Amino acid sequence: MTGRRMSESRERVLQAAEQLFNERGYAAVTLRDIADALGVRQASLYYHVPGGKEALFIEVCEKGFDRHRAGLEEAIRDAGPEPRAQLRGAARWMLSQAMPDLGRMMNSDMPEIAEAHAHRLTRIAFESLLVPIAGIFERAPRREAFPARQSTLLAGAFISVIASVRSLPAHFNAPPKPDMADMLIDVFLYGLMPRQDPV
Amino acid sequence: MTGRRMSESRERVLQAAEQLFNERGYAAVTLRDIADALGVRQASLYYHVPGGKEALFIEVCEKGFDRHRAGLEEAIRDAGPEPRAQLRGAARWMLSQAMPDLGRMMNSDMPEIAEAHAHRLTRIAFESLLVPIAGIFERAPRREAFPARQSTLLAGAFISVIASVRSLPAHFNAPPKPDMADMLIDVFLYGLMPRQDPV
DNA sequence: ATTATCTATAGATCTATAGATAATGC
DNA sequence: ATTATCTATAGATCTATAGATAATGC
Repeated sequence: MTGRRMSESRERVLQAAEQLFNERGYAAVTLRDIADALGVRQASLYYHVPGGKEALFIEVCEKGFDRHRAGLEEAIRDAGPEPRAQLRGAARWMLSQAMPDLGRMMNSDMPEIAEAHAHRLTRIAFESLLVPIAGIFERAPRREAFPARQSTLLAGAFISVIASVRSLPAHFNAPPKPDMADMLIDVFLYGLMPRQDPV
Repeated sequence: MTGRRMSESRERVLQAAEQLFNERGYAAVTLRDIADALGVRQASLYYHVPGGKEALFIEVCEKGFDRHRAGLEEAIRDAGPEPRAQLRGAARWMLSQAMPDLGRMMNSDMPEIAEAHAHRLTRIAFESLLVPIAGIFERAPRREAFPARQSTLLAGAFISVIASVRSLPAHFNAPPKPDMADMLIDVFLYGLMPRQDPV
């Protein structure tokens, strides 16, 4: 059934749409932008995606989140038991992929689509991105200073930080991104300050 | 001159625009949205902002960045010499304000406006948000493990983290935000892991 | 006279639909 | 016959302009 609907050209439409939606968000991307990226007329998209722009966006998001969940879980599993290695694996995955900007998605994209779909996508985003990464923090040893269950918040912060590694340097400076991610992971785990400084 | 152009109703237009642009971004906000928020007709906005949507956005961003620079510098100055207090002050300021999402602004909003303006706003964003916060990291003692000049990157990461404190919990869970910011600041400074773990 | 709104509308852009056309696979 | 495009266009929405209207301040 999935095989049935999925011609190669349809796949290309989804890929171009994913790239553009992830880059600029739902409202800023027109169907014409997607068609232009494919060298095709805007109306031709409707052959592959009869549901139109909103349905295209939703399908692209759902497939993307599924892929990210699988990719993150695999990257974390393959990294072994160390939290640092697991975070590095997760960061490598995120930097290798066209990732949605969670903040923009929640604040800008979700209000543009039907509420029921927005709720569902929000839930999937939570389960696909935040849950796997929160797991790393849950399994990691913690300094007693931190009250237990903040893993989801930590996961959100971590994802934001990696997203900033992706987007900010492009406009400001430009060292290699995996190195920056690794450094920020060490900040997360070991802190910036010298050891003798107690909290 | 500034006094001349600035009636109270014009100020209200700028405020409504700032709120909406910060919340949803340039493309997702229409002039009608802004007019509706003010209980006014869309065309009436042009009396106060003859330059139209793009000029309105640019003015709102410029004024916002000026205010943020002043607010951040004051918050940091008033916080005394401790990096932790300075970061908390900066976080308090950011959470008290309608702040632009830097990632969305760079990736979504900037491509929508004329290139010259985009470059200028990018520069102002850098100087108003990243520079003051990078200063905190520059003045803070550092573990020898971290190679010197990453202050700008750290500032970008910090801003993203505080932005995630603002936006993510609204859609997922909901402890008080200043507490979450304080906890994440301690993660930044002292790390999550127990002391005995060397980097 | 100036200030601050309004109505009406032109022009551009965007989503979506209808129907034609060409190529491919039986 | 099916697949994948195209042209043409309707309808909606959005930005922006023109000109009318009402209220306020001299």
